[in-house]
Amino acid sequence: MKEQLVKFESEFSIDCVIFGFEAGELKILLIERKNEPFMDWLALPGDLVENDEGIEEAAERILHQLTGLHDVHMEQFHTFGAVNRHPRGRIITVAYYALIRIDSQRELKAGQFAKRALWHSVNDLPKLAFDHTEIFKTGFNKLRRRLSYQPIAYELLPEKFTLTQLQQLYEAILNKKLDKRNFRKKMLSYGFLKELDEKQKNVSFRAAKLYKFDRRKYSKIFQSEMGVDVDI
Amino acid sequence: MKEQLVKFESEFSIDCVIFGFEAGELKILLIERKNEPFMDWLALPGDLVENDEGIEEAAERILHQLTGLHDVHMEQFHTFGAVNRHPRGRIITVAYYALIRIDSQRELKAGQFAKRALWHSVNDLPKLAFDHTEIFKTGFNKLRRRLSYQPIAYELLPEKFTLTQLQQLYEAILNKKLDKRNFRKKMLSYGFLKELDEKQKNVSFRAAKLYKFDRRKYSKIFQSEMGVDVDI
DNA sequence: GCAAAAGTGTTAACTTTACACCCATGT
DNA sequence: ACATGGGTGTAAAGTTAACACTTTTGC
Repeated sequence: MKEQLVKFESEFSIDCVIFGFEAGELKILLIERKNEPFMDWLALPGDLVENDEGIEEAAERILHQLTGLHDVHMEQFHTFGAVNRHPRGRIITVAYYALIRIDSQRELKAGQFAKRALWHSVNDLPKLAFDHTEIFKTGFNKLRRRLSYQPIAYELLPEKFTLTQLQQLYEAILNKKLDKRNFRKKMLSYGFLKELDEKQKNVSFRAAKLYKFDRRKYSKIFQSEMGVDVDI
Repeated sequence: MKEQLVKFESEFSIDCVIFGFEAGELKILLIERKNEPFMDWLALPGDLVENDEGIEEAAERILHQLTGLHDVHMEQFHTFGAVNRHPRGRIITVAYYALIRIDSQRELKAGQFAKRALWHSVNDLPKLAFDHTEIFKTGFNKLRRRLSYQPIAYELLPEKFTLTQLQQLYEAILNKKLDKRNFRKKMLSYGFLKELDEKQKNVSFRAAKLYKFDRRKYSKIFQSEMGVDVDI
């Protein structure tokens, strides 16, 4: 390694695939760029990493700037470093995904690079700026894989939810229909869903029971269970 | 994003966890550093990424410099970007792992940063330079996870191998004993092991049948099967 | 009363686990 | 002949998959 490193220009960035679930649809948070290159295109939210900033920290900052949210679980999934991925120079980008509850009350802030921020369904995305379409696809695939061995979906739902909502979310992510009875049996068998003494309101049909996640039980189950990890 | 990017100094690097299997033990390829910082420490092989070089390309270059090998399957697994991970400045590093067949004929080249390169068992690693111990652990865990849903282990074995060797390799990676009959049944059921008309030689006990991987069948099975991927 | 979604069990198929002995070879 | 690892099958347990009707509620 070069042993004389002076001051560096920042040349890496973070891009975020921020998933949300609304109206039965899986969505991601996009910005509409206000500058060249790719002016007016839709893009993933992202920014350069500051010199005194860790990369997780940078990812959290970007998410916070857009949504006002803190302490959201983010997961790094891939780093993209093709030589010409960015027209303005050599920038490699570390991509993260996050799962958040969409709160229609909360206003989205566009941030410095954007005209506006918006939730967009994952199903009819236009071509995105830079290599962001590829980044999105990679992130979506990681999310799918992860969901099939770890039931992380609850991070996308409101605090109280019905089993049907949970199932619709799984179906939206995995892109296939699931059997209602088998799905419920399995989810309940994990033991981290807590049935509430409360039902859906304002529906024009039989109201469903509401559930919430018991995070304590959840982490107990899914830390020991997945615990194949080395620690030497 | 900063819209005026001039010429950049390189500030990202690649580090590689290169796995091999020899004498019933899982090993990784390490270098002994010849310069400060961490002179004489063991470290993962790595280098800065050149300005006109993609990151996969850089990873392949590093592996090639050490082993003389080309066209080895490498997999990016995580990017490490803590502010102070490198004493000489802000360097983020993209980590890859590779699985290779150890060939005791082939000489290892140390490369420019190293006194020498060596294979070291994963079981009694000393503390490594920089954050390389953490990088190694992360990579080893990814390998384990991956192996439990995709039988990638054959990349570590010689072309012809016995089922016992394959099992020992699984046991070394997963760090647990497996049942011989169940293991064989399962591996053979995949259908990508081809039995050869040949046996082990020079052993002082009953010689075992040799097998080889049928890569065609392997990729057919494990590309359609895992094929939950989106392509929009 | 009807439209819409909630809620509920059983069976068959398949997968995983547990388990022990004889066989072939070299010395 | 003995030591070493090679090679083999079956039964029980657990998991997943397929499948259809009754209940509740609002309109």
